[in-house]
Amino acid sequence: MPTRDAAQLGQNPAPTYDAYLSTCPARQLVDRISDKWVTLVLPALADGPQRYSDLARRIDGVSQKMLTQTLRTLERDGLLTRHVTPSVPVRVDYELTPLGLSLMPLIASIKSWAETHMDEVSAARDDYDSDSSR
Amino acid sequence: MPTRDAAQLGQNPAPTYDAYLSTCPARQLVDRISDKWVTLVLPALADGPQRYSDLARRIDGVSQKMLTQTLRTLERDGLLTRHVTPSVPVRVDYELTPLGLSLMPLIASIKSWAETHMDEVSAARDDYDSDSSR
DNA sequence: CGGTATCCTGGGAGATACTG
DNA sequence: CAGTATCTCCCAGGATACCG
Repeated sequence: MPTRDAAQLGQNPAPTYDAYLSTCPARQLVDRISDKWVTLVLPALADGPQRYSDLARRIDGVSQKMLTQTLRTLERDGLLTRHVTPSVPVRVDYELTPLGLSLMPLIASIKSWAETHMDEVSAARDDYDSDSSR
Repeated sequence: MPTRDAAQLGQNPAPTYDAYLSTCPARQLVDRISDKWVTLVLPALADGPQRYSDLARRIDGVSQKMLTQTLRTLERDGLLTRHVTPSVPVRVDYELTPLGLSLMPLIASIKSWAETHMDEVSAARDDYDSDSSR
């Protein structure tokens, strides 16, 4: 059967791609999405389309360059779309595609984990740093 | 310890930390774990303790420096432990802590997503690049 | 408003050599 | 085997200025 039965399972068997291999395209994709700004941009689009300025304001400290660059890359990879409203001044909205929507919750869980377990990580760092026998 | 009622829900309410804020410690933590090598190292430890050389072999293309650096950081953050067996030659095993074990599946899902959706991303890129009106 | 274009610098990261 | 130490280079990414 040529249909993908495995797709119904949460855990897919080894596909044609393997990120452990340095030459595999998936390795480069892992590199792209395992990115600080991606981890902030995707969850920021969870509640529907957002204007460029909204994203810039929400994601504190991001430079225009990095925000634009990140959005362009995500657009090229098919994770979000860019809608330009030719008003004056111009208005640009970004929205997750179905593909982006499939990745977003996974990324959001990482961000959420960081926020939830920050205290434990801090404690571990203090513990590590205070051990003189290291 | 204070009782965490919100912990039972999959979606926690805004905690004390907010990665959207550039000054928040969670922002820095997001930066640390949204990392190419972390995304490969954590899933590599999913099946129990692994030797340094096993990790190096499995994660194709990683340099000694980056592997060691990544492992040290993860150890300091309390995500894994380092066990030294003083044999000759020395043997070092790395193992996920409960904290690391709580993050690992989330990271593994990102890696898995990259492998599963590589074709769609490739198609999107071709589509984007072939659009001359861009 | 939502971008480019350009310059510039820190440090991320590979290569290499050495060691307990 | 599992690292550390050093050197070096490259480019990610911030700052700044300008534009449709």
